[in-house]
Amino acid sequence: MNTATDTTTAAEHAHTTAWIASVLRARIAAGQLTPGSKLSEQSLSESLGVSRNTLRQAFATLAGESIVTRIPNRGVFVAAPGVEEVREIYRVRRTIEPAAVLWGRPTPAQLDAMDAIIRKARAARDAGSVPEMANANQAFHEAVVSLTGSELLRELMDKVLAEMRLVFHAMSAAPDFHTHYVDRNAAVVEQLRRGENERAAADLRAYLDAAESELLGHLEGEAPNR
Amino acid sequence: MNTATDTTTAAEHAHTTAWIASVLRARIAAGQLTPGSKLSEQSLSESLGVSRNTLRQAFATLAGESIVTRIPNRGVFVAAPGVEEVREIYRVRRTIEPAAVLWGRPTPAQLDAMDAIIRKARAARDAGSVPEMANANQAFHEAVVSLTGSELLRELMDKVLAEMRLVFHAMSAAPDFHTHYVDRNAAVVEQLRRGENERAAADLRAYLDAAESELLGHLEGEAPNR
DNA sequence: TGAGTGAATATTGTTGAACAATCTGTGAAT
DNA sequence: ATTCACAGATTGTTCAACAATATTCACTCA
Repeated sequence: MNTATDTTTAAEHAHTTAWIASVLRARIAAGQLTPGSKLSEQSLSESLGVSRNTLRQAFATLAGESIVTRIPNRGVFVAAPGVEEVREIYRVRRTIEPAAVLWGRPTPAQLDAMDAIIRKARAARDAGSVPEMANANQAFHEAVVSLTGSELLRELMDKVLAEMRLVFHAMSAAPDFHTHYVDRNAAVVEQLRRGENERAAADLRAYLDAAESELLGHLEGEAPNR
Repeated sequence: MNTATDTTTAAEHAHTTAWIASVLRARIAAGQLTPGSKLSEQSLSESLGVSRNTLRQAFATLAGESIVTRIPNRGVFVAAPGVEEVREIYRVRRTIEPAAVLWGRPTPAQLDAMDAIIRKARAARDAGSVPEMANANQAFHEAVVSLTGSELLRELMDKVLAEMRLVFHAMSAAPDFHTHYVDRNAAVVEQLRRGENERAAADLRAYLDAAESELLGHLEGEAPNR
């Protein structure tokens, strides 16, 4: 049950290039390819059994998703988000997410889905499973953005959340970052159910501010440079 | 700038693929390549003087920007936004733009820049220059999104505005769509200057609703199918 | 010893040709 | 007229090569 970004999925050898792109995406998301590491065209094309040309095309796709950075004549590297990138991530989230809860009109089905996500998050917290909690948290924020009904905004949120995962992978020891926020997520849903959209938006903004500060604190302490 | 079709022996080694991508982008934006038209790999690679392989890579980039759609084994076509795409465009704008004015803290410089844009729009309207008005309108909404300080959101807005231009190109006779909205833009800036952010956000949302309705009306009347 | 220099090497960027897979359109047979 | 098959055209992918740029490393000279 991966919630990785799915584009044109399934269909095995439909397009080799899309297949390769998804393989690389999965490996990066799984932390198998650590941020900053170089992706050599020759070795990768050999190990994946594809031409250097199609691999290159897959690189173009991944670069468009900004989970890989391309330096001319130097090669492509797994994106290594730093302090500035984290700030940018939260600039986006602080704009989109509160707007979604402020002006969104949640259907009962959407509210129930969010409640289900909250339950899963609580179960993961009680079980002490950090990856499960990370997944649930990501699902929650995707559900929030889905309130806008916009596919483009959902894609942007996907991109941003993928970058978030890279940030966590870049930190040597990932703390239980999400523990504090499970209940705040639940509070937002409760306010939405009561129709207190303005309150929910304000709380969500404060919540995001706190999360950014905490994350930046960890990041500064762990890896000041690079 | 140059619209020369021949790249005989000039302009090499400046990242051919990016160059080709920008050339195609410019031609599409200029309406030289109309929405729905097919981009043949063979003829384009010949006329542009590049390999079919690098052209293909440029296609991957443009597809990532969704100004071109790729149909497997059929080819790539200039995106032809329809009714559903217009609705999606306004879902995005109705989320991002009001959020930017509601939670943004405009600097005096930003306000002055917006005033300058308004002046340009008024001059264009008085001169009856539709393209100038379109440019000014686009600049205004980019300035609005810039209030968030986010580069990613600005890029998304760019993408959306590029799609808007395709919509206009798809309409046989583009009416003076922007005429009505120059003063409403000015009103938003005025409210921002007075610190009435909530009012500005509400007005902007109503404004976007009206624009969407008008555009959809034109679109239904002009080209009902594909 | 250490810093600067320059050739040797490796990697990326681009090309052209080739072949497989798929789609399109035409014509023949029923 | 409908269906089927076959040839033609276009896209998807691979391979081998070369040009351009980066990196490495040995070497000279203070």
